[in-house]
Amino acid sequence: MKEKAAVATTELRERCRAAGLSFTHQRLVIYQELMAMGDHPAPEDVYERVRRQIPSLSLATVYNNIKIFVEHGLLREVSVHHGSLRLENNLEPHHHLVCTQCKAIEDLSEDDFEPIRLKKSLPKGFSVHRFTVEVLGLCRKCAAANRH
Amino acid sequence: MKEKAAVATTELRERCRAAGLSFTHQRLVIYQELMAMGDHPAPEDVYERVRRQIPSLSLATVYNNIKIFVEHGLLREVSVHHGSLRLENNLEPHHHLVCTQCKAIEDLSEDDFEPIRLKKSLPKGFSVHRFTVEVLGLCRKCAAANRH
DNA sequence: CTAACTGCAAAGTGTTTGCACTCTT
DNA sequence: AAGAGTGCAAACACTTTGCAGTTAG
Repeated sequence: MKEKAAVATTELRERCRAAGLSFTHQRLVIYQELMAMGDHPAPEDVYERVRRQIPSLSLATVYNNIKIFVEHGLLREVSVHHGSLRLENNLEPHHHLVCTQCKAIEDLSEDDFEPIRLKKSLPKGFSVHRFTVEVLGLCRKCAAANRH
Repeated sequence: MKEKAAVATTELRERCRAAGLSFTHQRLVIYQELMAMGDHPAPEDVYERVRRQIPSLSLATVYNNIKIFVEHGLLREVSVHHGSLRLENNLEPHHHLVCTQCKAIEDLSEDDFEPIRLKKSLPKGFSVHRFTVEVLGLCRKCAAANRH
């Protein structure tokens, strides 16, 4: 996998230049590991792997760079609502309209959508409880606020 | 809205009995406020409102009872992944298969599904960035483990 | 050479826990 | 009464921040 590393290097170097970021060794290794991990890692998981290559690396640096990568669109957060528990009193099947800026959540009724249908089968042994659709974007207020 | 409170009281009393939980004043007020808040509140939001009725109430009691309510299915968490940031390196549109027990996330390709289509229009002014479907359930391992 | 980045430790959040006291059953 | 729940403070886990020293451009 020599090539993969070379590709990641070129890729990150380019992306850093475009974003006005310095290209550092730490940043490269964090990026490489992140891109190689397919399982939606938490910062600690990344830290653990990067450490094996740069034992002196600090967890804060991992957090800093993850944040920077997310801000510059090299990476995304799985959930808009990590950080604080949000509660749901509506136990009926339904979906969500989520504002990625103010984090507001609005319910969408199940029959606002055409039925969600799988074309292929899911991995063997997975037992499905429910489906939920998240419609992500900006609510009216935030969209307006962003137009200064 | 006198009736609504009475309904909630009866409802919670019944549910507590069924679950073997004590029925307390604090628990009732927390439950009532939770059920009255349509906007997917965080524990702090609930605390703030319950406090107006029971100034001596502790935030820990709110957390405790929310946890108990979730465990007994009176309430649900919006996201399985609050608590720790989880990262996504796949920026292509795709969906997720999520194990609610071990929190594992697997990607599902966009074309594993029939196209997601809205029947009705969304609230005025909401600007959509993307849709994502979460298929929630138990992965093979967790499903097996649960069968003792 | 300057601005940006790193490492460390300290400070911040959000959440849980241990314990003495009180209330429900 | 006995067990469950409450309030408080301390403990925890996860994340951010301030600062002195280092490195990239």
